[in-house]
Amino acid sequence: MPELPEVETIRRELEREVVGKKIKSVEVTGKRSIRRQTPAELVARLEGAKITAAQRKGKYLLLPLDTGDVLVVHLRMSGQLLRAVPKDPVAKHTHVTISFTQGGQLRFVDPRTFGELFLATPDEITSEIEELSTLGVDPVETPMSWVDFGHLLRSRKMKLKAFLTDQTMIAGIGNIYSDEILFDSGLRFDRDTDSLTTQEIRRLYRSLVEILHEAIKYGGSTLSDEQYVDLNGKPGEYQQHHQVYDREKQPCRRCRRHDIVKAKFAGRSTFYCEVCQV
DNA sequence: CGATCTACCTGATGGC
DNA sequence: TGCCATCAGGTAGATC
Repeated sequence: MPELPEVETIRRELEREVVGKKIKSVEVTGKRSIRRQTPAELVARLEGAKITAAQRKGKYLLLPLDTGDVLVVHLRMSGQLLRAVPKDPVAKHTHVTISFTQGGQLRFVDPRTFGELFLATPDEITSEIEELSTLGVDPVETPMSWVDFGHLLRSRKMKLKAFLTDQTMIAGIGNIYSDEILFDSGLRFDRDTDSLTTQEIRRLYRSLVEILHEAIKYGGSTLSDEQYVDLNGKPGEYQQHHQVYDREKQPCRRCRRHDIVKAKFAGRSTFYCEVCQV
């Protein structure tokens, strides 16, 4: 499922593939993907516009246009952005097709239809749209010192996994990477944020940054359902490096003595090693 | 305030 | 084989 590393992988490809291109036409075939304006309004505001940059904040993709609008894309769980040419067969669940005057298309495919596209002005993004304006710091885009991270961590008492996946605290971490970060730092998901020693805070922050960068290096994680693929339909490779996620009953790669345990936390699967994480 | 649950949705999988 | 239940996960909103 797309979290920060997957979205960043797509962002880098968008930077190469669509920045500088002019939108010739837009076709909206699945109405659930356009929720914040009418499809007709979105199409009207997109056609003729040129994409000037490809940015990311947390799990949001931001494509500023030369019209002053920003095309915002959130893939949620199963959304995909795919590069295509008009003659390519149309995949099931293709909801939006953007065609460029220079040739080529960008298609939005989303089986579970949780993902969305919408247009917003920079002002709306920074002050009006709740989820975007309250988004926390993006740890890859805007690195902070571990001391600042510690202040943030102690600012509210909550369980570590809830903290890591809270988008208003840190933007971009979801279920997979929170488990991997916690394993790497040797901390349990249910530790309280106010219980960490200085050394543990440092370790957690170092793991957080390292795991995200490693995952980006390998193009993100594609699980067995193959929901995440990049712009060219290619899966990521970081799942081969997962230490705990989706490894229930398999031996821990660090201690080699205990099997990875699967638990439920806040309604989500949580994987960890009972020996290596304290 | 925090913690937990549910809705949203489709496709894959497992049990009987 | 076929049918039904369950699970997956990001986020908002409801509830305790």
